[in-house]
Amino acid sequence: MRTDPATGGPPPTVTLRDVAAAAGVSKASASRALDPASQYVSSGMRARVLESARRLGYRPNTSARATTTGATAMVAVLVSDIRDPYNAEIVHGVIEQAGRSGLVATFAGTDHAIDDEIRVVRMMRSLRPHAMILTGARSGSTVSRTALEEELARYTQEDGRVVIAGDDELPFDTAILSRRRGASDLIAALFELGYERPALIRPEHDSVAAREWEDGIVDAARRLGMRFEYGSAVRAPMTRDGGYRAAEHLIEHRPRGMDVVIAATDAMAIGAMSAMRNAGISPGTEIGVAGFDDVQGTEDVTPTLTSVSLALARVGAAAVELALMEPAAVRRRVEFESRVVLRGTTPDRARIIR
Amino acid sequence: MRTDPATGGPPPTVTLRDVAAAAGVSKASASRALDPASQYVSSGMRARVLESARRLGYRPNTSARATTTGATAMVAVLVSDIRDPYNAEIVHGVIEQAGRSGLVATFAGTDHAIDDEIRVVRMMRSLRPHAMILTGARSGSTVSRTALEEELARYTQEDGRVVIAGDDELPFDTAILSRRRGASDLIAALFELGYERPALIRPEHDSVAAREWEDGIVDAARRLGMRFEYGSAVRAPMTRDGGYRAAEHLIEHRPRGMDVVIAATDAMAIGAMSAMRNAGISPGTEIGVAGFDDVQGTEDVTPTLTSVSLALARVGAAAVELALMEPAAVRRRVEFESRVVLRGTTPDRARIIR
DNA sequence: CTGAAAGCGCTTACAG
DNA sequence: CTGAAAGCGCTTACAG
Repeated sequence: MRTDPATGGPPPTVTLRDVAAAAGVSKASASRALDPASQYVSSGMRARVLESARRLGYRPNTSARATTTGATAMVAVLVSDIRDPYNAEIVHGVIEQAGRSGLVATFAGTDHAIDDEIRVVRMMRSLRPHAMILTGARSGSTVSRTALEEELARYTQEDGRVVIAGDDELPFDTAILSRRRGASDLIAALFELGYERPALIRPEHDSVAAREWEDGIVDAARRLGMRFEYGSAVRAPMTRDGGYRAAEHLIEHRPRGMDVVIAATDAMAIGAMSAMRNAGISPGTEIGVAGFDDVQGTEDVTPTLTSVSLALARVGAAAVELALMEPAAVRRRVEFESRVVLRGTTPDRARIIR
Repeated sequence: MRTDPATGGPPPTVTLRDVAAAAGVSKASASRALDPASQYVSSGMRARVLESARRLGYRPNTSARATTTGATAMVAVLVSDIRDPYNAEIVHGVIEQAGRSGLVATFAGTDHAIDDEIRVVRMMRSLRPHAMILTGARSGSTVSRTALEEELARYTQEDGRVVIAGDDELPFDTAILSRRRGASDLIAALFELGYERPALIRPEHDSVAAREWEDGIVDAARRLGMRFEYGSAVRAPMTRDGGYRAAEHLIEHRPRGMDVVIAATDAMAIGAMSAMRNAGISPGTEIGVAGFDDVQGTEDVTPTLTSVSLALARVGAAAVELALMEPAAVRRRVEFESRVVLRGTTPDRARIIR
């Protein structure tokens, strides 16, 4: 421990012992008085202890409390990239709900890689948090995936709770979005507007989220009799630039009759719009565009971008709530609705043609 | 402590004692063997201990370690709103640098309000982190501001380190951006392109960051002989919608000769562009637009938005580095350069006029 | 180089 | 209702 440069003594951290002494009671009583849940405390003593604590600026030492009780009132969030607005929105929901539940939230970046995630889980275990929440897509080998599951299982054996937020790839309690339903609703809405020949910009890497989106799109399209022409589905990285390049490809190879480009994320859709414009094609007027997620930015591109709005913050909050529930024998799954938001990039076809 | 439902015994958390027993050494020796910095350990024993730890899946209990050593290898970040890309970028820099330095990063939201921030500082003190990093603008009364400074001072007296990232409002070590210089450079670049009558969209609330930006703009403009017409400066909330409404106002009252609108943030500038478009004015071609910060989105609006790029992630990283330095008698200040990025919203005036 | 012992700040049966 | 004591898992002088 460092010493106080001023006095040469120890730094003036106020401990429970100080509060107890100031209030003229034992440490045990002070501890109980400070615990709102504790029953057997005379109200007079509680008042005196609380007053002493306030006056001295006492803050309980969470670490000491945790070494006594075995766990920290903390939820650890593993997030692939905080700069992604999709993740930021979920994380925001986590922070809010954690605050309401008296937990602090800790974060670590995992950079989308499972191997990184394993490393982070291991590190986080040291903090003995009540729960770990995993969010953001991950990629890695099957071996890595198994190792991650093992590492998480180990943590649950230590009484830790694991919750997955936003996707559905791991066998733990999950708060998730109905992407499939949202994607189907999007297709139905586009069909209603007169679109008939969609092209798809799909995520390069396979994931449950990507599959849900695609299944929703394809099922609804089939049901409604829409056709996918040859070459109308392109794979690309899930970024703005990925969408840009995919759209370039679509423009060059123009699948027959293509009247709308549907991307798996807004970022990809926004990139696709830029690519169209640079190729002299006016997004919306000539070819429709739709994204997914409805994160910030959809309202600021020109024309505004049609998308599917997800209750991302609510997913984050629900993840915390799941983490606070007693572990159950069966896996829990909470699913949130999505909502199609039609904007400028998908005008009514009928009005454009005549 | 809960019990293991399977065995009825305690949950199988592996402790140092288990590792020591497995390796056939004392807890003290095991502890030293596990500490890479510890010198006096025979390499044979170290190897055996490390092997036992690995085999048992041992994770040191950070809380226990912290109650012994007095602090947690953790840096607490107080961020106003994680969904703001500006903050997200700084936070990303913090996470990365913290990881490199063997610290974990903890976050709490403060919702822009000083009173909230005080509450959060108090809560965070419980965790005994090595440092607290404050980022994001804050608003509140002078009384609140003083209370916040007191709360932070209390924390530094407990050997905590306080660092401010991205602004310069509080008397602690600071990692900051040269907004003033960036704003001046922007004006110089616009002058070079032939712009002469700027209008300003300024933040509604006063802050050092806002002042720096404004000083940089006004000083350079004056030096270069540019004029500010009556009514050419409008105050607005620092959001997309704030920029939208400010631009509406400017369009309605059109200050004489206005040829470029300069907003204090990209979000405001992007809102202003939408307002222009909705008023039938083509941003860039008719009236130039420039933002500040160069966060994601500047490349995706039409035309692309001229802005000033800030080394936000580096500011976050620098904040962690400052936090790791020994406290000094004088306040430290690290300042990062900014860079003007000219894009589609500020074409060469000369080419447009003829 | 190694181990026994004390101590970090807290909580919680246990006994009044 | 209250207090003395044990104990959480770790680290670190101290003494070999």
